[in-house]
Amino acid sequence: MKYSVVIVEDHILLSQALSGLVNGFAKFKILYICKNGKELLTRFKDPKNIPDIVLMDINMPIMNGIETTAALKEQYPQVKVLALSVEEDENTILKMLRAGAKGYLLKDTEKSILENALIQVQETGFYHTKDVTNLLLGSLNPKEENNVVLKDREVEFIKHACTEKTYKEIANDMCLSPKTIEGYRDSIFEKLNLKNRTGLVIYAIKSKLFVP
Amino acid sequence: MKYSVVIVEDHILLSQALSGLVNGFAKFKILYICKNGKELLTRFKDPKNIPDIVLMDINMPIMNGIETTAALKEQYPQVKVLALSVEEDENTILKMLRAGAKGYLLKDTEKSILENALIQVQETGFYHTKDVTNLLLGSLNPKEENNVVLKDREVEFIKHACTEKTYKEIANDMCLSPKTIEGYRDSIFEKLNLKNRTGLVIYAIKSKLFVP
DNA sequence: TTTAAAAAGGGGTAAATCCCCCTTTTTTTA
DNA sequence: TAAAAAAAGGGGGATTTACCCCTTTTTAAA
Repeated sequence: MKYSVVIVEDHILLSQALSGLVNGFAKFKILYICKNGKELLTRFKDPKNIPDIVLMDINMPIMNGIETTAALKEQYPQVKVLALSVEEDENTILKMLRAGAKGYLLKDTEKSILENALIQVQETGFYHTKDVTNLLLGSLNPKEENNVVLKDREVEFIKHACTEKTYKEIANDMCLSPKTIEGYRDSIFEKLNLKNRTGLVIYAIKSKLFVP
Repeated sequence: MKYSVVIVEDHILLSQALSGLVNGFAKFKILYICKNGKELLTRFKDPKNIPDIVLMDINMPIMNGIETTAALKEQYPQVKVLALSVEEDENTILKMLRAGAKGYLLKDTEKSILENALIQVQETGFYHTKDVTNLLLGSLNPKEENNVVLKDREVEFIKHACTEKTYKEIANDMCLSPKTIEGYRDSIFEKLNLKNRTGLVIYAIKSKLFVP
């Protein structure tokens, strides 16, 4: 009996190609393919559709890999999630692992490594490369953390700040006084340790608050 | 006799998976896989390694799809290039087509469409979806074009401008007078129709001059 | 229900940015 | 080689931004 695998990935060509790859492995077969997390959760309502392993992309529209993994951990803890991504950003990897992923694979890997990872996840419950293990160790000592909490209003302001508008114009758009806006800016600068608006824009883009 | 296809793609998992897909098509077989354009050109030195079709990713390190396609058009015009990308940015598509690609496929497509595209490219010399055709038609009337040429010095300045440095500091780092830097800025603003540094940062990131 | 905190708004100032318009030197190119 | 274009440098002023420190109102918590 083969273990069942579901692929959640928005790029159809990749998911179909991956599907072929996995079906070629001795111990695994693809149950079905989803384009995003929402679709997956809908499918799961039928117990027949619950696989042993979910191969999950991180960047997806509608419901991304992190949210979806967290939801699975909550509702279907027996399902093992193997994250699959081009993303090598430390924070994203950590978020994914915290959300409950059992392993993290870069898309830039050999198919034999994928097979190995699937076997390990199924048999031992987790799979981690040396890199990710080091990352985990490094994250144990909390050091300087970005546990900064941005308020909704501030996040909205940041999005406006990523345009050519002046603060006055932003204030106008958000129906606030320019001075309030400057207050937002100042407190954000302080929280995030930024020097100026350029730094804010870079931060917003890095943290995906704003997509250029 | 099957037509030969070479895949140029930096994500190994995707290229291996694609490879399996294409080998499953009746009329095509994969000759080999490359991780970037440079590797491809090296391989081409042996005439045995020259395929009918190259399936080319656009975003690659070392030598990207556009440069590579241009080089192939120059040196091996008989090889047909089919571009493959997640990129849906109009300008990139146009650049790729101008460089000589015979078709443009999104990674977000069915495998049957890939097979179809390969067949059409091989038999008729090109494959274009309705979207791309419309884009081509649209680009005929030159309208407002971004044929702006940025000088080396200006590009270097832009990279510095994507940090928290002031212009004075940038001038210092580039061993130029602050006034020269302001001159760069002003001429860039004019050429690119920007209003302020924020706009410049967004432009730099969009056009990949700066990667956050 | 008092107390404390966020949230919203503000004043003043120094620095940075933007936007003109201008000269000298170097490099192209016709 | 003369003319033109590009690169480097600059002056002055208006605007915007950044950074203090301060008040009122609203919201949450003890």
